[in-house]
Amino acid sequence: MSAHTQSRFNSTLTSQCQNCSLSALCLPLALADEDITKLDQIIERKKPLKKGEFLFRQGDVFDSVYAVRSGTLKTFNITAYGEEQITGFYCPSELVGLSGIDSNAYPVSAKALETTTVCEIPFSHLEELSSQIPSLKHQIFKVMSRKISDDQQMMVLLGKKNADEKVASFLLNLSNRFKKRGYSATSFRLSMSRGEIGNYLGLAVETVSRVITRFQKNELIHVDGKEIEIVDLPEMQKLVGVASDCGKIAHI
Amino acid sequence: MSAHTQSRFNSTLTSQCQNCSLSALCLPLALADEDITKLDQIIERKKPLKKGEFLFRQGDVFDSVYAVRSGTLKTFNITAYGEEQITGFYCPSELVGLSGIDSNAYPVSAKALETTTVCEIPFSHLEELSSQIPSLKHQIFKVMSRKISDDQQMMVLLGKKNADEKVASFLLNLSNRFKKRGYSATSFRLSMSRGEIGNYLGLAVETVSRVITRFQKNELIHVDGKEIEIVDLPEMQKLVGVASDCGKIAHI
DNA sequence: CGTAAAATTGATTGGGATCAATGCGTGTGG
DNA sequence: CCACACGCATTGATCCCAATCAATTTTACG
Repeated sequence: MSAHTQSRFNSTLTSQCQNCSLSALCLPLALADEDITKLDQIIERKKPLKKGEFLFRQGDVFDSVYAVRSGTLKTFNITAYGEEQITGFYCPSELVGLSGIDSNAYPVSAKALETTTVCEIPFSHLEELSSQIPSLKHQIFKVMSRKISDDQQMMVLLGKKNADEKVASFLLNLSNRFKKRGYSATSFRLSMSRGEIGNYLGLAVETVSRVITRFQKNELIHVDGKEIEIVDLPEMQKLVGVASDCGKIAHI
Repeated sequence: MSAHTQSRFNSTLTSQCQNCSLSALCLPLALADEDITKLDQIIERKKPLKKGEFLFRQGDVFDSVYAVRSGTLKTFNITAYGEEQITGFYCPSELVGLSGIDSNAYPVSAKALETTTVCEIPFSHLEELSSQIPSLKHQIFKVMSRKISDDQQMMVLLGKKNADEKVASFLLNLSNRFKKRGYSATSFRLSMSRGEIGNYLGLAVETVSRVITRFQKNELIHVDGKEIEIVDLPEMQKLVGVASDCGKIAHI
């Protein structure tokens, strides 16, 4: 194995994969201690990004994937006319940048929605290491495969769901992600604006606002600015998926 | 390397990766001959699927990815109420099944739109082999990465584009795929029905039909049932992407 | 052929976009 | 500390694109 990466930023940062609370999530491995150490050695902890700063830009040469440690990122395309199209939000433990492998350039930009820290994982090192640790390679396949099936769910949402279902799906999706990393599934803060939610879901800002207001009136959620509390989780879950189709489908 | 797979169906099928015209596409490798031979040995050529037959079903245990050799497949989800949601169409040289790695089960069903032949690539063998051939591993990463960025383009299409742009994007996407495998980019046959196109694009059948009719009237394409000829490729390309936003954006 | 599925075409409706105005919170400089 | 401005969010009014409903026509197939 090649030498310890000299340029690491974390001489003062104590964090390491061994004692990182996210390690079971970002690459959920059953690795031997020595393997974790190897993995740990290729990872660089970067200086925090402030709100609005870029992690990488569309077109940049691909060299690393990044695991979010704290904060939130969004990824987006810029169309030929400068319009922004958000393709994803990334919470702690989630990997961003995987779509850059194919073309050797990032096909999207990644920007911090709030102060955000990431672990940089140089891909060439990761790939090399994955040759030595078959379970690591399998995990990378799994993470990418998961991303593909998640994105396909998103395609279903965009193609088939109405505004209520889109917003409900979005909130429940966030809820599940917070829950998985040990936070409350019913009470959390939205780090993105209504405009960004609308952009992501294919809805106008006004529609997002109206749906959220209506959900609150119907006592499905409680909202205070960016703070969200899901009051009636079962009803929200019923709303997601096929709710609006029940009538149509029932008579088939 | 482990033994030659005994259960192969291709004792009578002459096709092998070495002389398969698609080999440069399905896993575009620069492999040494002996590596190609190894890859060839794990691949099983399956009996052709007839129209309407399943390659695998949503929920089946994941064991293989498949390269389409001839014909076309669609993948789709079935919602809780039995509604079908098409998530992709697969032409020759394309790999299907990659989304099953994560959960060890296929999250979608795959069905033949016409008589279709595939190469079955048992994933455990592929993974094992990829440990021995780093460039193979890299290619698998690339194929998955490509799928992720393609799906994200599809998300943009579904979320932001109007009916004209969706249909034009769809036709140009097919055009590019045919071109890549050496067929005409301007003249081809749609193996899917209007209904399936609409399902995939998040449009009603009637809308698909109307858009296609209008494109024909405007001499962008010529249509005869399932036969499509793209007459004005530049105009179609202009239509895709941001065409309808030009006015809105221009005055910013 | 004859029948069913697929495709087309027309009429009407409706969900969400757009336009417009106002409210709210936050940071900034006088 | 307040006044102001600016971005973000909400709310209302109107409009339009595509869905839906409905009726044929065309194609595929046993």
